[in-house]
Amino acid sequence: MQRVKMSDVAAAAGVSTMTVSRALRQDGRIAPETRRKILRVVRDLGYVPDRMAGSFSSRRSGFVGLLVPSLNNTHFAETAAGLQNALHPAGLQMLLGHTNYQKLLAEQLIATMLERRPEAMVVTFDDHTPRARRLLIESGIPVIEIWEAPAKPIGHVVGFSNRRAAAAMTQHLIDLGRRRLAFIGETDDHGTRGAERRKGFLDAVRSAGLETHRVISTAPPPIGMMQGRDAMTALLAQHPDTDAVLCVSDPCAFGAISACHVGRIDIPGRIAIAGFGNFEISACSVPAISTIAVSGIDIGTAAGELILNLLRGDGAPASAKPQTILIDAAIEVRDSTRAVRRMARR
Amino acid sequence: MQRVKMSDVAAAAGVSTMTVSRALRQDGRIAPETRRKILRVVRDLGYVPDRMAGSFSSRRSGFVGLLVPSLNNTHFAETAAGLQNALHPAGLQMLLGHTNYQKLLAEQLIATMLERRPEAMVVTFDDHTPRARRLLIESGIPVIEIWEAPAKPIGHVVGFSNRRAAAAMTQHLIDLGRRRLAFIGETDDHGTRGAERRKGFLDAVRSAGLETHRVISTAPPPIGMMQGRDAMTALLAQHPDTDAVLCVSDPCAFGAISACHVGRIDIPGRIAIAGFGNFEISACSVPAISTIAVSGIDIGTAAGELILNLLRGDGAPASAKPQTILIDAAIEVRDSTRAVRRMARR
DNA sequence: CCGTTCTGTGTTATCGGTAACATGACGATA
DNA sequence: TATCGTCATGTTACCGATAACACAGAACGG
Repeated sequence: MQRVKMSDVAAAAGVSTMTVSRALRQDGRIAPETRRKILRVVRDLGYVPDRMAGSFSSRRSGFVGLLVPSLNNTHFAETAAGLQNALHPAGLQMLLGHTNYQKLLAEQLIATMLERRPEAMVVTFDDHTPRARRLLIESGIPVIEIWEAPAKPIGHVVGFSNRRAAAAMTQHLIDLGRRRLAFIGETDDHGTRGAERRKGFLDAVRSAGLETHRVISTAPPPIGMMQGRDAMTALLAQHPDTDAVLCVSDPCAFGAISACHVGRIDIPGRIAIAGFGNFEISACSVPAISTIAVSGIDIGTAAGELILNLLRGDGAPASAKPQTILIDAAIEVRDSTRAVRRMARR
Repeated sequence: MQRVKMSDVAAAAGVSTMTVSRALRQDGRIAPETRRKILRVVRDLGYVPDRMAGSFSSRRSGFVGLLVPSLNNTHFAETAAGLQNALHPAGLQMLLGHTNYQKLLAEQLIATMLERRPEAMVVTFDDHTPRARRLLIESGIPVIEIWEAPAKPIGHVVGFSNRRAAAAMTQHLIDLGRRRLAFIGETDDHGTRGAERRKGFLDAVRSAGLETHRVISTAPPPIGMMQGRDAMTALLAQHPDTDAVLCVSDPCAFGAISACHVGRIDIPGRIAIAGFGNFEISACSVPAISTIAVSGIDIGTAAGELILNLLRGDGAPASAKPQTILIDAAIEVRDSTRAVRRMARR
């Protein structure tokens, strides 16, 4: 099956390939009638342009790389969706990679993506390997870190301070009158968002002069509902007097709540539980889970729009001074941390 | 910033570009010493091959396209993960697109992807537009439909019968002694997996001679927990005597359960509830939700391996006769549909 | 010892578009 | 009418790699 190529279209339409090329890219400067004729031939022949060749020739790949730890996480799925939504109308395509939270795989994926000469790279904040960082910097394209506003960013940033957000939520628990606070998070999370959240928890607990030893690290990321449930069970065994828990994510918090259901522990009566991320489950759980609302869509969209701006202002986009776009991360108080009205047992 | 190209490496190593090309692709036939020297130069110069040019020249893009309705759905996220895991070691990259359940966007994305000359396309079963189908067929590359085994497949298939699976689960509810069965699903779902599941429900209900009017169609896909909750509330109002509900997905079933929690309705005592898909929530919910277990990872992996086989046996892969790989979809019985032991109220 | 095969490497010709410049026809202007 | 600018289109020269073939020297067999 021999593919139709542009020169076939040109021949059939009785014009040069250049005219076809221009007609297909609404490059102005084409007689309307010529364009119509060409488009008709394109349709009749079923011509599908070879973007590979086009990108090669124009030295514009039309790709943007996106690297996330996992797709099976609403946050990153939404980010990818938001990014695609922003890029697609501009004719840019997304190259997606997921690292499974493995730094070496991340490095490989970055290298592989760069071989496609993307016009920008979007990477989730993480403790990247030195080579990964070097590859990104030396690529000469805009690099955008997302989901955290790091102290030493590689380039541009679209994110927020996980640490401050977690501290604010912890303060909310303290304001509720709770004094024996716990944190449920991950092991092996150096340089990740989860670690920042734990730091934020400790910040708030320390500055309130409370105990800091109720920190459970349950498993390497990603941790989900089951890990949350197990961690809560462990927490109840080790520190039965705990009266509030901040979980590293909503699914984890939901698991913690379900452990409490099983153990017939009143929430928020005896223990207040908060999550992070405003996942669907947090609104639909009974009780509904207080959380930090961050929109993955917004992050993806903002990253996409930043890229479009950087590429439009074509004066050496890479050298444009790094921008930091802060995304809103607000506390959403729900029943799992409401001041107790009814049923203040024990 | 002038990018290092292969000829720079060749010059620095004192060989021809062809030798560099071969060295980088372990193409055999290179003196070990020459290869070492070249690899050293590559490292020193920070050379990143231009795969765009390479693909162009070799007429092998190294891409596989994947089209899913949504990423924010564990099933498809896992599928993408499984596919990437299978393809990455073989040097293939995934081009991902999500359609937001819009057929026209799907068509556009297919057209856009085909411009990159992917070596295979993986598309989620759906009621694709005629042009989309035509584009896929005329592309001349292997096309794999996933997540359903359709009556008239486009090409290869990696899936299962949603209809039969849903019928089996419905039969399970009937075997439990339930007689007033309801289904909660989507509107506007023509030609989708959700519609197949509803058909399966109706198949089983009809052949048991039971009533078929308790079918709630709540909203266009995707429906989630909130829609499940609302639909259950509506169902309880319209048909308060319902004694079993099959939901189109687990999140939907969880929402239904939470509506019952609020209404203090015993599950499974008064109403048995089943979901579909074995999402994380189904195992962690209280009560745990009976479901159909299908592994998105398996589907993605199987599709990836099928592609690798088709591409390896390079004897005109497209013309190889279409294969259908059936994926396991088994009933997983949990507490939400267990025979009632205690608390048989009313 | 010479023909043959094998190994490692080089040469040449693209792959299918697009950038940059060139060109001819035509209308406006002085 | 001569000059110029504009518009629509054509020509030429690549983009950076690889396929296909060519070729010299070493290894090998009889």
